[in-house]
Amino acid sequence: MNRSSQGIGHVFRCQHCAVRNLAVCGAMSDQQLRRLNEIAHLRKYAVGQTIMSHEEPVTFFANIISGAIKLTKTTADGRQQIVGLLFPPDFLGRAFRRNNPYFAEAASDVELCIFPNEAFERLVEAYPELKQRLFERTLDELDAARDWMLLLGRKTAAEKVASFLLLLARRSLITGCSSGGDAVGIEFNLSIKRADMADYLGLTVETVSRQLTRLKIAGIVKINGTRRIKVPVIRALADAAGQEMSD
Amino acid sequence: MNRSSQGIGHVFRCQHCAVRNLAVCGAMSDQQLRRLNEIAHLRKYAVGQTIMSHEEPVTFFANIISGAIKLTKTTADGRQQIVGLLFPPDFLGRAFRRNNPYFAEAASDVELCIFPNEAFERLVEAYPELKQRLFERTLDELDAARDWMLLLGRKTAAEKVASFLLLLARRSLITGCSSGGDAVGIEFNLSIKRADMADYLGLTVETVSRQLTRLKIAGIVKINGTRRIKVPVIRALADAAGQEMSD
DNA sequence: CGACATGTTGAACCTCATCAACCGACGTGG
DNA sequence: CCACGTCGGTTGATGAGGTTCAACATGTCG
Repeated sequence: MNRSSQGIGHVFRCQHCAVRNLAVCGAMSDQQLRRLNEIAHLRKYAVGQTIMSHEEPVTFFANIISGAIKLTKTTADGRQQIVGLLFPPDFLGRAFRRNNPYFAEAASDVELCIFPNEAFERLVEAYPELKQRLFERTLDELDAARDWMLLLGRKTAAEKVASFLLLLARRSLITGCSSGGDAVGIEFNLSIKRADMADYLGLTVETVSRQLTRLKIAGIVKINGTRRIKVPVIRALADAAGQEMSD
Repeated sequence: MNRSSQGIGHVFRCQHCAVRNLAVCGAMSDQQLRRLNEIAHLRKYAVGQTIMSHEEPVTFFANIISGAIKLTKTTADGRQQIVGLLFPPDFLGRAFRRNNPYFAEAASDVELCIFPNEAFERLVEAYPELKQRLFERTLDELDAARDWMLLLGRKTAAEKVASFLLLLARRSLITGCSSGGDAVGIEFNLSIKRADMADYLGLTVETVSRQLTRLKIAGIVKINGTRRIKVPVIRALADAAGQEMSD
């Protein structure tokens, strides 16, 4: 089965939601949360599945419960760029926009908390706090996009890869409870494949792979298998992300 | 004199403002416009002047009346990327954000319609339409930033320069009353210098210059002096930019 | 185990950055 | 008025960083 869908209701309560206080729902009262709960349902997508497409109308908004979603844009001749990479507790959807210029695909297996269009938009109009929260999310996304513009336009391949790992490392500190301070270092999973990293960084898979081994050889990261990353000293990674690496 | 400042009041009325119905003010009633008018004043900046900096708190919002403003980010070792290029009737400022991670500089001589922080934010809270308008602006900026990510990450130098000219060409159709249909072609001024184009496109000035002459030789654009551009056939420029017209 | 996707490594090539010289426009001071 | 420096822009020569193409290695899942 590729896609599963289930109501939330008794099965799932926002109060127990893993991403509740980080997500857009964070600002809402219990009363409002109950309303939100009523219109929501869970849905799973397998890696590679299309979640939204610019070719068909978007019918829902969603909170990401687990997994990663990539938003992409593509040139006429097929070159692809990831313009947004969404992790829990990010929000998927464009309030106040009928069109959707992006293509959203599951970059890993994904669980979403789905809100159907009309019902959600009624809630947005009813609850200014929710609207405000969406606004702030959009501002965050804008800041992130502009950070990435600096990376895409001006950073070297080595800096790009380091920056991406740094992004994941920092993110893992926020989302998962941190396993300790700087002493232990940070460990996390690369939830996406090399090809996606390349599309996010404006590189090729080969270059990504080479830069990863360079970082490994330099001792800045340890790589277990292909997906498990450990960063002993965040500071070293941050240096590699910001300026030219000394060979 | 580097900076001039004057009240608006009798001198300047929103009703006569060149950018009024395109700007954020467009959604507002006469009554609301009067309130906005009361808190606004004009200010001019010469090319090269700093308008906002991440080093000092931002004290105002502004509509751009004329000229161009570049928002930039810079790496530790001085590489610069323009992450936003603002023309009339764009809006400058970050509602609901105390910090300002960008550096805003006049890319040409600029006229701004300034709204002091507190007064403007009171109006935003009082007039939901205004807040809504700001939200939509932010969504537009996000879309623009993501378009640019595709350009920065995946387009060739030739496509980048063509895309930029196309952007200006389309913009000139919206802002200035178009001088005619496709028959005549489009003519406009490059309001910024080559170095700024390079910083916007993630290139060097030399590459920008070379690609411009390539476009000139190919007959896709005519260049008069260094700043005056004429595009006989938009379609040809769009092809060179590597995108379909419809978008 | 076999098959297919994912990831790594090597070698040749090419686009674009770098360095340098030059041009024209402009403003300033002698 | 011209000499001079500065700034913006163009053009040329050269080389490095990253892509491309190809082969191989490692997973991963039936």
